[in-house]
Order: sequence, then C-alpha cells, then structure tokens
Amino acid sequence: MMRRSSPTLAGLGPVDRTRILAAAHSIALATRDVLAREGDPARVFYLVEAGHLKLSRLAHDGSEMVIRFAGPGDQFGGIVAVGGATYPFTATASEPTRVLAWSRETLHDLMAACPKLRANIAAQIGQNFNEALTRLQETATERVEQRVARALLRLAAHGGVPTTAGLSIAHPLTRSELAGLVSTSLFTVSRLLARWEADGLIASKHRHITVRNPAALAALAGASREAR
Amino acid sequence: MMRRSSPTLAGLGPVDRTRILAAAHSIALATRDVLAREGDPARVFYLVEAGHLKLSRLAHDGSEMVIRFAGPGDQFGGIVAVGGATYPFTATASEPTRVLAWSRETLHDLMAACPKLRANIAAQIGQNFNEALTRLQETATERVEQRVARALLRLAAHGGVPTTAGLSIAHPLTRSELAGLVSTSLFTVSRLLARWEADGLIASKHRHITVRNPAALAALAGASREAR
DNA sequence: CGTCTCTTTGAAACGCGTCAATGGCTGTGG
DNA sequence: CCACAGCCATTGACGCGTTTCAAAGAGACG
Repeated sequence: MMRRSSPTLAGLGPVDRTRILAAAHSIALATRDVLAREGDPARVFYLVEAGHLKLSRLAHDGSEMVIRFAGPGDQFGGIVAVGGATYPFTATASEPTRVLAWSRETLHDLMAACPKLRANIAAQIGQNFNEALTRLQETATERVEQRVARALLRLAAHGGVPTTAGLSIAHPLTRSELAGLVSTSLFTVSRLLARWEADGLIASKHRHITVRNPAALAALAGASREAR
Repeated sequence: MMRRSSPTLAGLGPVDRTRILAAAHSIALATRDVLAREGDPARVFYLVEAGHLKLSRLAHDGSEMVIRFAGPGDQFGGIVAVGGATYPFTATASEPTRVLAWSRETLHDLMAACPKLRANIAAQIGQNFNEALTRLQETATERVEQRVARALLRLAAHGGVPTTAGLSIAHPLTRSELAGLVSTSLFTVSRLLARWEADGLIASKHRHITVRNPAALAALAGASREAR
C-alpha cells in the first residue's frame, strides 16, 4: 500500500485505518504534472502513495523556492483540515507519482469520527512550521556551503535508498531545485557539488545524487570555516 | 478588556466569549520578563491583553532571530491547541505587558465546547506559517533595504499609533531587534535608518520609530534599484 | 550620577550573485 | 533506432551589497 508508514495514519486502529483508506480515491501523476497551485482554493487533502511531490513557491521575480519534497506517506494540503482557504504552495510531481485524495467534506467527517486523525494532521503542520523557522534561521546565519551540505544529508536521510556507493537521494533533483531549497543560486550549488564529487563526498549523475561520505558532509555542515 | 479585537475570539457568541474569558487567569510581566522559552514544554496558551511580546529564536551562534511581535489580541502558544510538545520560540515582554493564560486542559475543554475557538486558533497558526514562508522567500530574493522598509511598514500598520508626526510603531524596538526581524546586521539597519531619518521618511528616538512618509518607504520596499 | 544598553560611523575584506558561453545528457518524435 | 530539441550542468571572470571589526558617543534607567 505504502512503502513507508505514514505519520498521518500513525497510531490508528485497523478499523479507522480501513475506513479512511476506503474513503479515498487514487490519482496518478506524470512527471511535471501539477497537483495543485499556490493560492488555489484548498478543497482536497492528499497523501503520497508512491513517487514524490515537489512543494514550492514562486517569487515575484520568477525564481522558484522549494519548501520540501513529499514522499510516500507524506501529506499535502493539511491546511484543508484546519479550515484554511488556499494552498500555501504548489505541488508538482517530480517523477511518476500516485496520491490518495480526500475532499474537504469527507476529511471533516473522518476527523469527527476519528480525533486521532485530526491530531496527526495538526502535528504534521506544526512540525512543518517548525522546520520552516529552522530553515529561516539557517539561511540567515549559515553560509551556503553549510546549508547545501545539510540539505543533502536531510534528503538522503528522509527516504534515501541504500546502494553499494552510499545513500542515494530518493527522487530526481536538479541543481536548480537544490538551489531553491537552500536559497542560493544554481551556479553556487554546481560549484560545490563538482568539488565534493572530485573529493569523493558524493556521486552525481544526471538528476540523481548519492551521498558517499556522510561524515565529511556533516563536518562541512557544522563548521563555519574550512580549508581548500 | 482588550484594545484590539482578537482574531482568536472573533465570531464567538457573547456566551462562549464570557465563559472563555472567565476560565483565564491574568499575568503581569515587566520589561524583559520571559513568559516562555523555546523548547519548554507547551502547557499554557496565552493571549496578550496589553503591551507587547517579542517572539524570537536563538541561533547556535548566539544571535537572535525575531519571528514577530505579539500585541493586544494576539495569541502565543497555539501549539498547545494542536497537541504540540514544546514552544517553537521564546516570548519576552518588550514593555510592561499583561497576558491571559489558559492551561492545556482548560483550553481543550473550551475547544470541545466551542469548535469555533479551535478553528480560530488553527487559522492563526496557518497564517503564521504562511507569513514565515513569505519571509523566507523575501529574505532569499530581496535586498536588505527593501526588507527593512517593508518591516517598518508592517510594524506601523499592525497596531501603529497615529501621532502628529506620522504613524508610530506601538512598541519599543532596537536596531538589533529590527535586524533580527529581517535577517541582517544591526549596523546595516543603523545606516539605513540614519539615511531615512535625514531624508524625512522616518523619525527615531531612543527605541521608538515613527513612519513619516509611508509612500516613500513603500517605494523603497518595492523597487530593486534606486538612486542615491 | 554612574553604568549599561543602544547607537553611530568609518574602513576594509569577502562571499556569493550575476552574466556569458559552452558542453552533455535525455527523452521524444519521426 | 537515430537524431534533434530542450533541459541540465559546468566554469571563469567580475562586481557589489553586506558583513565584519573597531572605537567612540549618547541616552536611559536604577
């Protein structure tokens, strides 16, 4: 059903779980399909079954800021549960993706019948809020190199795929998207990754990145100054 | 009771309102008193009656990032309503302040009896989340000058006091705090404000700032390049 | 009335964005 | 299956907005 356990459905009894899943309908997305746009009326709550969504915002100058990637088990549109009017960001499939969908009405019925569901969704929102604050702080106080290193570690840790070469990030990721994720330019990212690849910290091919030396990356993420 | 109407209590009938307020107890804070610290167990929900709270986070390098200022009618600790474990930031009184307080248990009883209260609190959280994202985006794409100009306008608009000289920001605000609010250094803020004061855009005395020419500030906030 | 916080101002260094130009890989369509 | 079109990545040079460091002045609060 779902490759990872979902925080949204955690701690639910089999009965609730079954009823909730039975009320959903499934949607298939191709790469680059847009599930919902920033500012759209928030009418549907989603849970990723397989694949990945890129959640992003568009700056008025046209540049894209990536908020996070949602993989199997992750929710999108929690705002629907708390009565918000519009989606705060755009969700785009970054690879072929399947999501479960519930209408606002259905979701409210389910939450009324199962308070734990409401609590889970709210907890996710709170956590996302906290992460946004942390990122705001990191962007303000840390240098680009540290932020990129940490972003790679987080992406690899959150659903990374173990391979012989190391821990591989689970979804396609361009330099530009990585730049949007840490608020820098794609050029700076490209330079850093090129250097790290030469040093054996990572391996990179097309739109995929594998972390080979997490310890060294963690050192870069923590240090304010370093050699080379 | 409260100088401004509170979004948290908006749309409630007089009966609910009275019951909710009757369940609160009031707390007085002196300048620099800390109401709650980032990471503390979230056990109490607060509503500002009078005065102002500064909500901030401490970076690991010791610098302070200011999230926002909470004035009369604003809530702090909404996380309590959605089951979060700890406060995401520190609340400090930036002037003599009075707050209303509800324990977690009391709040949950009230929300169960009055769903609109839960919805209001959740809506506030959603809005704060959205504002954090907007700020993240502005920090990434705009220059310091624009961000400071916009911050002044927002602070003046949110509870500003009209005076003969212009719209005065409602609470004490140091250069350092303003810097923390827009993610820059206090030096850069000082330079900008000195220039703007010389140009008659603002007036500044000790820890108080008055906006004299909002239109000119708005122009600075919107423009990517300008003269002088 | 002194101490402490807040503020100002200058000079210098630097990280990173910007611009430009080229090369590579991919998925699509003939 | 091959080729073209388009997206993705690389690399160097340059400039500029901001931070950093230092040192001194001003106002406020106890």
